[in-house]
Amino acid sequence: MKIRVSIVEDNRGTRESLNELLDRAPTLRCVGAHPNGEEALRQIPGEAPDVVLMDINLPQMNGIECVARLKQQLPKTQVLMLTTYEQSDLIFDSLRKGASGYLLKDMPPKELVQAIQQVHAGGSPMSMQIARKVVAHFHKLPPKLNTEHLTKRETEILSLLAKGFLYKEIADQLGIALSTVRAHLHTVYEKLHVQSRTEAVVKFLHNK
Amino acid sequence: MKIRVSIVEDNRGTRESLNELLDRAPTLRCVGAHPNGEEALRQIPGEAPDVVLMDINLPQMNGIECVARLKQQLPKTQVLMLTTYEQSDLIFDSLRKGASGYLLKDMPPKELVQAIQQVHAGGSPMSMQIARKVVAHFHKLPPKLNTEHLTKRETEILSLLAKGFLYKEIADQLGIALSTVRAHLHTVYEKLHVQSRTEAVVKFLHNK
DNA sequence: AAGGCACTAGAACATACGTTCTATATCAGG
DNA sequence: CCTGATATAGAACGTATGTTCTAGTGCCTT
Repeated sequence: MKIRVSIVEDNRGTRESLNELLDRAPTLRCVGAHPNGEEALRQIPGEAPDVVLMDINLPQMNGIECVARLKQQLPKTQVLMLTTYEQSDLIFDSLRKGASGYLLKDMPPKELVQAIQQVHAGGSPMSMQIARKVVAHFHKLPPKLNTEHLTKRETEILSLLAKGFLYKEIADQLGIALSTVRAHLHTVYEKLHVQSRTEAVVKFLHNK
Repeated sequence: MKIRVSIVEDNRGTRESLNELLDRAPTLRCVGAHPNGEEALRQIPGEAPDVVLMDINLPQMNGIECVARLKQQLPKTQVLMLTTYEQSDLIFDSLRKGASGYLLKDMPPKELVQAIQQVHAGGSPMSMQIARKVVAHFHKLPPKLNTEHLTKRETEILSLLAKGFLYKEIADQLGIALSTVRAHLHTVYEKLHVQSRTEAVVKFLHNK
């Protein structure tokens, strides 16, 4: 059984050369090629592809929006995003909307075919530069979280606060007085250099 | 110039076979091998490795903690985590602490050597199963964000709210009355099914 | 023309939040 | 044993937040 692949790419030259490339691969079969997101959304459900190659840069509806809608209709279809390096900041949006892999357009044909097979097998092929960005995204998170100076109890109360509980509810859950909750949070606010519940929660959620 | 590699791995057999494997590769040189995190932290700074292979499962101090400390001392050193599939949930913690790649232990020797070269070149090698987990992590995020029903103005006000501004400050910034801000937020709270500023902010930050 | 919706606004009221004080109990460490 | 840090708590006070009303303005659609 060949893997059924559909293409969404606005540039005609690129689209046709992708088409040829796919059909030359013995394990693949190109079942469709679309110049924009609107047509893709109409046609692709009928093509029943296993994998969709999606250009991130489309004329009207962009590739990310297109992925989102496509995955709603066909959750099992795997989507591979194609992009240039300059646009690679859109990785995270695409992944959130349901893309399974992310490749640079200048990828060698052989590797592209491999990547399609990989994604069909449940993997998540990523170009080296893309993987680096993803990893960097995780590195960013800890700009030395200030929460280190917080005591156990303070952290506990702060985390309840961040779940939206009222002071009173926190007091009840922990079996302490309302005034105690106020006292703890007062010191928490001092330590975090904030002066309201919301600011504290924002900091807490950002650095968790 | 050979790439200098150091190993942290508690199992003696694994450690020694890794050591041999690395030294057989013409482009690599193994400059150290450590059975636990404590010794690794003492010795590695003197070895000046380019890349550290770190077992995630160490006797006392675990591999993640070890990465965190190591990266504090040697931010330029790249760390590759080694793990079994069962432990792969620890990916995110490791990446957050500064690991640059994440490999399964059953990886073929040749690919391991390639991965070391890749990470030294600034890439982020990940085993296919690991990459899948990372992508799945992003897929999780959008449990249908309710913010779709919010109008432009409501979204605008909500985002200011999430930055910690007071109602009054929001009103001033937008040049509208305090009561108008209250009115908008009242409908926002209804639409998001929350009844307080904090809950709204939490939802907003989570679904952004 | 009429109705719906987004945006605006004011008033009155209740409750949640945050500050400032003071005060006690416990515990680890010098 | 004294000290500092932590956890606890009460009182009093002012401000922020949220609810419930009512109501005018534009804009879009039917």
